[in-house]
Amino acid sequence: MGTFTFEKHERIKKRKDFLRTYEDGTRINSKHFIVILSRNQGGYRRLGITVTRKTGNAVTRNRTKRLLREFFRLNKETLPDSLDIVIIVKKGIPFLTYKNIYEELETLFKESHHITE
RNA sequence: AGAGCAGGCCGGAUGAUCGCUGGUCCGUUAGUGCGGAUGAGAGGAAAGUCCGAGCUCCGCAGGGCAGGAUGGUCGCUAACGGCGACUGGGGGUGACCCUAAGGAAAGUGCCACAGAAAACAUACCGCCCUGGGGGAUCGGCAUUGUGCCAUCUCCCGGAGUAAGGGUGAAAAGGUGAGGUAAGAGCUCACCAGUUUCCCGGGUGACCGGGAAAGCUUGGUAAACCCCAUCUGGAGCAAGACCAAAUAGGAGGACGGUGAGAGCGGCCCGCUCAAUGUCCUCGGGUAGUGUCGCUUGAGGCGGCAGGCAACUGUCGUCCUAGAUUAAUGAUCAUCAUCUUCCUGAGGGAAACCGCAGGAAGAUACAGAACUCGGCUUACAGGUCUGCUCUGGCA
RNA sequence: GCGGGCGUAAUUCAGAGGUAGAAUGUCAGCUUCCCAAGCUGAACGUCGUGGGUUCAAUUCCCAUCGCCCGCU
Repeated sequence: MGTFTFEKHERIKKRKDFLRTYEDGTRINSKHFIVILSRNQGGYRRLGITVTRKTGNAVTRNRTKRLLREFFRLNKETLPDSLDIVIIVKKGIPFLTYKNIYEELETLFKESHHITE
């Protein structure tokens, strides 16, 4: 298994899982995102992304999701095990590049370390 | 050279690294799965969901009314509200563009304000003729008073007329002549229109020519409506399938009734069927399960027919199938455009093209059952044909 | 994917072919020692955008933009 992969069992898919994360998780706000962190029993780090219609048109929504997945794929080793991460994209997001997202989320997760420990 | 019209095409490229979703093959495994190899992976609009179809279910998809849609003609098409060609009308110097373009002499409604009147002119002012009454005149005649006549004028009434009348978006054919008390298509000439008929051309819309009727009839149907044609409803969230265990259940047959349902607004027609008995089968709201799900009115090229839309035929190609929803990220090189700087050059100047460098930008937008159209969005590039204006030879 | 609805003053809504209105709010004046309340007056509008029908369109028709709601 490669280090920078993004497999199916690493995704949050079911509506139930999303709702449980909203209930139990810790919320962190940033300029463009709301990140919710929650412990799970699976032994995996899992990622779920929520992008509503208010964020933009289909191209903007797809691009935002791809960039967030890319960040998870390249940086998941630095995160703790058995963690569910849900990222909600706020509305009115501008056209972002990977660098913008990397910088924003990097500082966000550094600050969050003491919360999850 | 400038300005413009119509139509078509493209809509970033290459490489490296790290990933994502299917297909095929191989290995492994009881199987799920796991590993490896290989090849595939967004658009001209994939969008809006405005039309039309295929497909599926509603037993059948039947008739009539209602409702809805369309509206020049002929053709193309599986079909269409689409497309092509043509006709009429409007716009433009022109290339060309726009056009819901049937019926207002079937009926109903509406036409504010202004105006006599907005549609049955029974019509106000005015004009003309006339009956009755009053007043005036250095007026005329007769004359004691006064009366009669003429002219002007005021009031009340009758008849004729539609020439003229501030208006208004729109005013009851226009101009001229005759005619008359005054006038009027009342009559005539020319012009405009309407209806009917005839001849010629065209499949047809319609076009060209001629004759007759004084026929002159306001606008609005994207107001109701009439006429012609089409139209059952829902939609892949349609719909179908699935191992094991138990109850609720499901299906079939018989009997039974006409409430109720299919049925979407109504009627007809058709069908099912409450409850009961017997027999047979076992599964639902499961698992965000499998199928439907991508080969199709398919694309490309040649030839033939047709003005064209399009059709026929031959060859060739297979080209996304996700379901928290794949098709991406980073780096490098190049391409295109814009701005700025530098250099040599042309020019009186504005400026023009050439070479080099820097910075920035590269649109609109993401398949979700599939096609045919329409509409809308779009950085920039490119090709073809045509028109007008100016200059030079 | 499918279906339905709404855009009018700063706000909430009327108006359905003929000069665009109501309530609340805003501003000014009167009243009061001052404020509130009350009274009087004023300002406020591309009728979401573009085109068409009509003499005339917020209203009718077509296209388009934005917003809201419902259906596994």
